Amino acid sequence: IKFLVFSNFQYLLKTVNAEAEKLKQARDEFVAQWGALGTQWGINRTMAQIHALLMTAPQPMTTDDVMEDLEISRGNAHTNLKELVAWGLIRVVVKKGERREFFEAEKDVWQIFTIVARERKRREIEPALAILSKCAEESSGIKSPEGVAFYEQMRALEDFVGFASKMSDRISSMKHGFALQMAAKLLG
Amino acid sequence: IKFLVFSNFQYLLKTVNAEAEKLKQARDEFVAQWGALGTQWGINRTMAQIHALLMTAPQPMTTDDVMEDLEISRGNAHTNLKELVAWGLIRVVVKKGERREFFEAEKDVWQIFTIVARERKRREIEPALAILSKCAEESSGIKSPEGVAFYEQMRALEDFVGFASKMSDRISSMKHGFALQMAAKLLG
DNA sequence: CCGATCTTTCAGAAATTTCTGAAAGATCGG
DNA sequence: CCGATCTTTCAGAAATTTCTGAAAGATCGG
Repeated sequence: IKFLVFSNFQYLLKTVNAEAEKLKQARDEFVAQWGALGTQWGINRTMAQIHALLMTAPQPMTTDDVMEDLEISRGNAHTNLKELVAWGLIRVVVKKGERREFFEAEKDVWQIFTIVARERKRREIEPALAILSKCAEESSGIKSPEGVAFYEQMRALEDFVGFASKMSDRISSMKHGFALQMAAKLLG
Repeated sequence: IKFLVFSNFQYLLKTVNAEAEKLKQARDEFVAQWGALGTQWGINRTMAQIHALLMTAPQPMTTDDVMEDLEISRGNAHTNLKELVAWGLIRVVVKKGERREFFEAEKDVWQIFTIVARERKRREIEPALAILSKCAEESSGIKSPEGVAFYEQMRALEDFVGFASKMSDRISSMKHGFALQMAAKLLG
């Protein structure tokens, strides 16, 4: 009986280790791939990787943890952590009895979505609107057919982008549940 | 009387020239700024500039026209024109009696939007979904609390991204008018 | 105030992306 | 088939972005 218990215990240990290994692999893959994807999104690779790492971290992590895990320099880790904090995708956590800062990711998908939507709007929609309305204004008095066509093209773009901007605000300000309901209607 | 007519004619010429000048300036600004914006969108500057140029061109343009206007090399112009054609944002136009290819932009804002949405989905949403479902699957059997948390996080992200993907399809496949109607409801 | 520990900054290096210009390839009329 | 004209490709250059590692700065307990 002693032997059996021992053997079972060993088996359990093995299983646990194998599972831990599998999890580590899956997580590493997620971090690496998410980082690669970041470049497509116009976000830098490291920033996306850190975000992925923290989103799947069971505990808040320090700058050194991140450095070690992703094998990146302190400067790089620091800059991107702060950038993520600025976006609002991660938070600084202070632990009592600890001098170091810990970082923790926002894990709620709806929150993540609204943050990314807000940031994209700021970087992509708003500057576009500014350009369009300026160009529309500058060309508004021109009488030649080309001038009128240009003015109208600017206006059409401006209207559309402005409209997209409003939509984005509306959707972002919804509660998760409501957005889903809305969508169900739209998809149903 | 002769003098007056002549004088009026001169005045008219001046006005027309001044207007043409103003239009040229507005258009140049649009092209330059739109290009700068392109980088934010993860599209290269030249591609965005060419698109802006063609969107505001009264006539289809040749590769040489584009080269001259934007002061870029033939290779650069060619590559980006073809890329825009691949996206579907511009079309090749053949003129009878002309060997050269002319390019013409899609000017309908709703069309532009659906094309960009489709491309973004392909580059941003679909790879994300692939990663998420792979990682979810790989971690589905793991029993440890960390494993379960990881699996659930992957699933939550997968569901959300999948949902966004479906929404994007739905909206893109709407007719312009219907989308507007829909939006009016949402915004009203 | 001092040393220890942690955070921040930034000049130059490395990596990545984009562009040039020339050469090769395609297609046309004659 | 030939020369003229236009398109395509691509190696290396240039521009841009990202990263490193070290130095400077901040904050704490004692």
